[in-house]
Amino acid sequence: MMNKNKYNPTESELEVLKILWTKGPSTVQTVNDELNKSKEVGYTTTLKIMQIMSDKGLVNRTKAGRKHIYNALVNQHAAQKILLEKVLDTAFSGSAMNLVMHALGNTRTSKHELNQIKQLIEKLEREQND
Amino acid sequence: MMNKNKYNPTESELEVLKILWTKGPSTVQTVNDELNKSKEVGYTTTLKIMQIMSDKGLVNRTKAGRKHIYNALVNQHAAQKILLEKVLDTAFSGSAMNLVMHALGNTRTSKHELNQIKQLIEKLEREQND
DNA sequence: CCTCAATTACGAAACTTTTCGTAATTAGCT
DNA sequence: AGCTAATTACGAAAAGTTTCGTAATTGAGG
Repeated sequence: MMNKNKYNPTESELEVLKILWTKGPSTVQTVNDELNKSKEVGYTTTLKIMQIMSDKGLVNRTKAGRKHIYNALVNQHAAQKILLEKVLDTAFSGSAMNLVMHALGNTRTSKHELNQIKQLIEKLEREQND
Repeated sequence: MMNKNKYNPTESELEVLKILWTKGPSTVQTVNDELNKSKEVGYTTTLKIMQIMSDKGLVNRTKAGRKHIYNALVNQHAAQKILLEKVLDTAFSGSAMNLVMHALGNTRTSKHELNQIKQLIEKLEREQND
């Protein structure tokens, strides 16, 4: 029931985190360039957001020459878990099955991947008895 | 890649939608009572949010006596799809498998449900060839 | 048809997020 | 050391969200 999660990254913050997760520690410049591949956003806007994230403890930064190198402090897996729980709770009324069915139904998933999921399911089935 | 989704319900709006989805067309009173089961929120606050949702076209309303009956205009399945896509894109880099593994790994899912998912997977496997 | 309790409308305050202009600082180069 | 381009800091405006007090409206019962 409760939803007392620590992180509540905003939309913009999540976009930045996503970039830091995939590209690793980066400068504002790098992040801004990456953001601009999908939408126009000013350098100082990105800078500000990353500074705020630093204040909030979502990232840390170290000086390297005149630049700052930003690093995600939020673990990607933890964030995935939290975001998933949120969607699960608000949109799918807590039904993981429902969510999984949706996810599989709406995206193309390769046979290999389907097989991996099936193996996980079989493992889960072996581990429980209800 | 693109993310040009029509709906961007806020946190509060999603909570209201969730209630309308499960309880069907409802008055502000009903929704507010329901909200207050999990958090304290004033009547006029709920009213205002629902009025804004009406302005945005997320719900419509019809007069019934002195009350208004609010009805979700956002289809639950459509919303689920959009929210899922968003999480999928931002947190799981688009990998449905990854998301599914997380979802199944972190929640308790009954054997019956696991079986249903397995059947879907087998159906999907039959339908494709890669 | 009058009253009153319930409901809705209005508006504004507090807060957060997003955006960016401009000033200050910094490191690299000559 | 001094200049310049890059970078960061500062601050504030604009937009959106959340909250709620108070006024206006409404319908049901007497």
